[in-house]
Amino acid sequence: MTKGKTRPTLHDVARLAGVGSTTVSRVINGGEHVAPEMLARIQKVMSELGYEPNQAARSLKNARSKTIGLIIPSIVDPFFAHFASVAEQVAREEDYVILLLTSEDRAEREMVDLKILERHRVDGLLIVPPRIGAKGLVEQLKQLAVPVVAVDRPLSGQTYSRVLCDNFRAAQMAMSHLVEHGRRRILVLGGDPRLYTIQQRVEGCQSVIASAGLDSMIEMGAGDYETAEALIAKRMKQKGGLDAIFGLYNQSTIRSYEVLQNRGVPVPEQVSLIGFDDFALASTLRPSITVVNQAVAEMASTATRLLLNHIHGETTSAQQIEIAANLIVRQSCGCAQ
Amino acid sequence: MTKGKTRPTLHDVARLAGVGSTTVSRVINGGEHVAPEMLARIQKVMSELGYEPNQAARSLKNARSKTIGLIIPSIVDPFFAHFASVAEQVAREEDYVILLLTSEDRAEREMVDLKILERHRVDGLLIVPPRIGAKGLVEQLKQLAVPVVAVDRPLSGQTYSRVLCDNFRAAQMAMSHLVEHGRRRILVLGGDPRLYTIQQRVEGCQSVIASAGLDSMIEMGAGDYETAEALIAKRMKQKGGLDAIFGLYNQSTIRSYEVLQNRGVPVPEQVSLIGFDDFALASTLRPSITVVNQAVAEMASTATRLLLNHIHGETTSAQQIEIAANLIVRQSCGCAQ
DNA sequence: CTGTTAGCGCTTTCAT
DNA sequence: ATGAAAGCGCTAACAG
Repeated sequence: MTKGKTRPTLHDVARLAGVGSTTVSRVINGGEHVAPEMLARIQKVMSELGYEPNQAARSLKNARSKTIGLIIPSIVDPFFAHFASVAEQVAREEDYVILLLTSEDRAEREMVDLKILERHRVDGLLIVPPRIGAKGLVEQLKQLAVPVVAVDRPLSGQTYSRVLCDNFRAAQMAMSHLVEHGRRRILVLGGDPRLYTIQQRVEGCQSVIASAGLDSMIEMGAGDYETAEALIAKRMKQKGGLDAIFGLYNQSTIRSYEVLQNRGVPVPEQVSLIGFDDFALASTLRPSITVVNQAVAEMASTATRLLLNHIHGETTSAQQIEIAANLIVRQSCGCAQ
Repeated sequence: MTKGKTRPTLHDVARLAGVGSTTVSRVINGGEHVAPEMLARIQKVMSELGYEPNQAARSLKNARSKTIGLIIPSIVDPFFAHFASVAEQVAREEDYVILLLTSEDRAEREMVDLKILERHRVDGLLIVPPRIGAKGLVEQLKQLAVPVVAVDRPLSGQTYSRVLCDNFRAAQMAMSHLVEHGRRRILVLGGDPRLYTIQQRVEGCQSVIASAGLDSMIEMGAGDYETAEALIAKRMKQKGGLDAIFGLYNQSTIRSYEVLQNRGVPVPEQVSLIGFDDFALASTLRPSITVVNQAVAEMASTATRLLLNHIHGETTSAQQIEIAANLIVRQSCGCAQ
């Protein structure tokens, strides 16, 4: 393990260049008010020495760590992975680095995460809060004392900026689309009812159910095959049966798809299917799956830029931004054959 | 944006507790050699103040940032996402935090990434190197002067530890399995031939082809549908046709699956299919896909622990670890119906 | 345009 | 068992 001797410091550079440390400091901070030849000389010494400023020292002095914390439930979930990816790109444009912490949607974990970020004195925080009303969380956030942007799900109160998907409209969009296909027996399936996103989606569904005068068929929590199977079977046996399914999140969509396939139900001829959230193989499956697609990249860049603005003091009031979703029409809804 | 006043320092704690700063320092470092009552008193003050030590100051003093860098091609790729997830878990067990940087497999990006990590004085680095021979990279790594563990693909030379999948054997395993099913016209499909992993897999295939006396049918780069379609069509038209496909990476497996499906080729009756790397819907597709599964979690925890050992000076020589893959048997190979 | 100097918050001898 | 003081590498007045 290559153990270099101690790394060169700013003073080393100064000494070798025969100048004061202030001048070197000026150079690494943009080189204002430094004579051109001097600048060149110093830069030469810096690269010869392989000098890189010590961020710890700068943080201590500037009270800015050039890091932002990112707390997400899981990095394995494609939605959050995509989010993290874009956030990282945007952050690095301004020389910020991401401290990644996953919470697994567990409050205790999140508490620990926050302590860690506190110690590292992150300049700001992007967080996907677990539950809505998390009391202790907001407390601790206050203590963190840095700008915070809540993503995907809001934090209670209007203290913090939030960047959300317009789940309500997105759900309406999907339901309306099914209605336009003449579907009236639409099973809305799945999701953790404690999640804000799911609640919003359900409300969106209900609004369409009400205005179109449909029978309300909403079932929660169909993440595993057996549950989905049971729920779908139950509804199919009812009088009137079923002519469409709207999966409220990836897992329920995929499970529904499997169930329909295994029961030999022709999709979309007999039952239409639309899912919430795009996923890698949605276009590969036969029939391909029509989905409501959240603009993840836009959410991520918006949230990150907003956070950076807060950090720079350019935006001081809490913003509330909703990003619209769009429908990706494929075969399972009945549009194509 | 909750703007707290400046955060309490160790001195604040000391003053309020009426003790010297050394004692407080002892407390946050485990509380050795501190009288029990004193310890309790100080801890009380700390929690009242909401004190958290400033990592920047500690880094400066200890020459340890408690951060490790993670450079991966992309966090959106499920394989790397899973890797990052496990690495984060393991790192946090020892109070280390992950600085996440994505390289997109571009060498320039990687150079910049390294400079960033240098500034932040990471204590160690987990890296998935882009190309094998990357000259400048190794140079810069030397300058980083911290322990490095290469993952998934090796770095040239034996300076750095590496944790790899045993791609050679894994490929052999898949090929042998197909041979056991009586398949002899096996198309090996896809992948970037410049990648170490792909090269190893190809060699594994070749060894089985040679020992089993099969016709060699190896085609590179089938990440898009059209290419896969063309390559498969070509082989099917040849005399002898095709009785199996081994996809060397996710994309080529999925594309092959699509092509077979669209051409109405019965899988596995006429053509068997095995893929390299498991993926989310491999078990959902009909037929479900048999795959060679890399032990990502094991690779990640092994690599991270090894890195931590290097950091702690417990392991000083470069290790070379290969982790075995396993076959997940599903329907597409012909085992089940 | 350039240098001197005093800390930022913490750890660490070395005394006591 | 506890404290005083020096210094980690950098920046920001303030002089010159």
